[in-house]
Amino acid sequence: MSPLVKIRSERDQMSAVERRIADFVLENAQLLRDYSSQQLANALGISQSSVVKFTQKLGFKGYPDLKYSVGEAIARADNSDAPQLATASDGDAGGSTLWRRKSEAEEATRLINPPETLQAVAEAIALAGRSGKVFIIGLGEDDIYARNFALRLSLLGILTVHNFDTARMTANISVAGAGDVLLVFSEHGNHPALGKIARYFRERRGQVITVTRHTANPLRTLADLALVVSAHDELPYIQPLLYQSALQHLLDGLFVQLCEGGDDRHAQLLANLDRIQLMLEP
Amino acid sequence: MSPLVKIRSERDQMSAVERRIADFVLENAQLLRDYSSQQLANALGISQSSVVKFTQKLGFKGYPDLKYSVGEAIARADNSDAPQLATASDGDAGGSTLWRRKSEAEEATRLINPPETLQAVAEAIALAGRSGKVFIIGLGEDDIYARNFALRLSLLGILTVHNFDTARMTANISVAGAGDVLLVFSEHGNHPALGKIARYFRERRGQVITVTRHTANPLRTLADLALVVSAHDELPYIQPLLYQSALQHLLDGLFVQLCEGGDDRHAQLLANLDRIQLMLEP
DNA sequence: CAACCGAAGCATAAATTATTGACCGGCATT
DNA sequence: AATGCCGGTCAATAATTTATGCTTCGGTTG
Repeated sequence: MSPLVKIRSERDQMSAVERRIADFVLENAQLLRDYSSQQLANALGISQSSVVKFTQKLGFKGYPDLKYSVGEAIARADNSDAPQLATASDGDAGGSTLWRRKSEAEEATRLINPPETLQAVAEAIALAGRSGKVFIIGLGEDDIYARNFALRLSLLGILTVHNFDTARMTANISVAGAGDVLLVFSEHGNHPALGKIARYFRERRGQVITVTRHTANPLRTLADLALVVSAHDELPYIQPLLYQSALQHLLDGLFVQLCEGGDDRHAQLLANLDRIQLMLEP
Repeated sequence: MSPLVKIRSERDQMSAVERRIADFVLENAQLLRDYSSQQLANALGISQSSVVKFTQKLGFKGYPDLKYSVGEAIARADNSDAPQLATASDGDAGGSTLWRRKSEAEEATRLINPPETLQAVAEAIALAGRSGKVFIIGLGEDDIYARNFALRLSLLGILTVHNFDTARMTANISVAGAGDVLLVFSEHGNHPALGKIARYFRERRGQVITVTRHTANPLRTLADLALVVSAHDELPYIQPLLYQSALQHLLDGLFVQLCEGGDDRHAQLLANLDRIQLMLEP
């Protein structure tokens, strides 16, 4: 039970001095943090031993114990009241706001991608990893995330072909077949060349997975499986940050799912991580 | 700020004994309630004074202050995590946990980089953007973020030279001079070639900014300004995700600061964004 | 190799907390 | 009304806990 509730409930059966202590604690609980039993006694003009006896009567081990408990109680209470206040009066200009916006974008993105889809994508990639190839492409800023994800898949022992120009990718794809997977990253999903590549890949009976904004876009209509990202902001220099965070988060989730998908991919990953560690820190 | 997050974030630059204290506190935070500094010391087989000094180094008034703060943190966590546990078990297995871990890493990273440093870095880059060049290098996975940041600086109209191999970068740097800035990305900060480049750059009177893990590492000692990243997880496939999230968050914050730094960089950015938009969606 | 720096422990001072015993006033019993 | 009991309070002090000064030791720098 909260120490404050307990104090209040017993207040009526207390002696005069005890009641004064009780009142002080109830009204200035937050000050208690910086008060020793002696200081509290001074503040009330009573003896320190009275304070200690007071705490013991209430069932606490002693003064520090009461103090600690009151601290917990305040923390619990502050926790449900203060956040609204804190976010409203956030002095810390951009940093914390940015953080909140990113969280929102990430959460929104998590919500619009059904677990089944994620599961299906993970399985498709895993399958391609066992018996085929994974092709990955992204242009411009999208390339950065394509590159990153490609690297991670490689670490899992999945054969990955990464390109950042359409010509090479077209050439590479000519060896694709059933059981292979193409991952296309395109924020707006309306780059004609990517559309052509996706179509070509489908003709060769490969599975197309797109990662785009959550809009109706040409690329997405070509997909066997479509992952989507949600991120919006009025400020033009903020929006890309949100998009990238949300995208990254989506990919992170996918990656974790792959890692935890059993198999011996886990072991493979560890081995690869170790090997890389050695390479980078000679 | 949560004392536990703070402890975790500084864990890396602690001595052996301090790290043992940190680990104990992180893992047995609830037990702390019944431990005096002496008991804690006994439990770890170290001296009581080490415990007290540990708390003071972290910025607490003393051991009781730490204890009280940890108590608050636990109370807060118990209060909002229990409800979250319910949401976590509604199907979305790993996603929500991952999200929380990422948030923690981002928060810890925000805490260990003083606003002054961030400000100074932003100004250094802005200055170099007006009258000099910004060199950026990162190897392996670090390259991904180096590349991303380089792209963003370009959008702001800042002349940026990005490389992902040491040979080219060395060559490029030979034209560097005072007023230029070198940004080095290196998670562990102990790649000899990067150290050489940084030293060489300093000789040419340029300003070196490093971005590394929050550890004592050779590269960091060469920096005029050092940004640091905190991210930890036992799972080897999670930790990189956290590192990258935290790093990205740090860079996002920096970028926003640059965007909001006045000047006409803002206008420049808008123009560039438009132009790129046209290029990518013909 | 000397000088230095920081980390850790020991011893001890300082502080905080808990207990003891004395005193006082109210109140019931004689 | 006197006596004895009892809860409450406090000052003094014991016990515990925390903080600090000093020393040593291992590693680093010049």
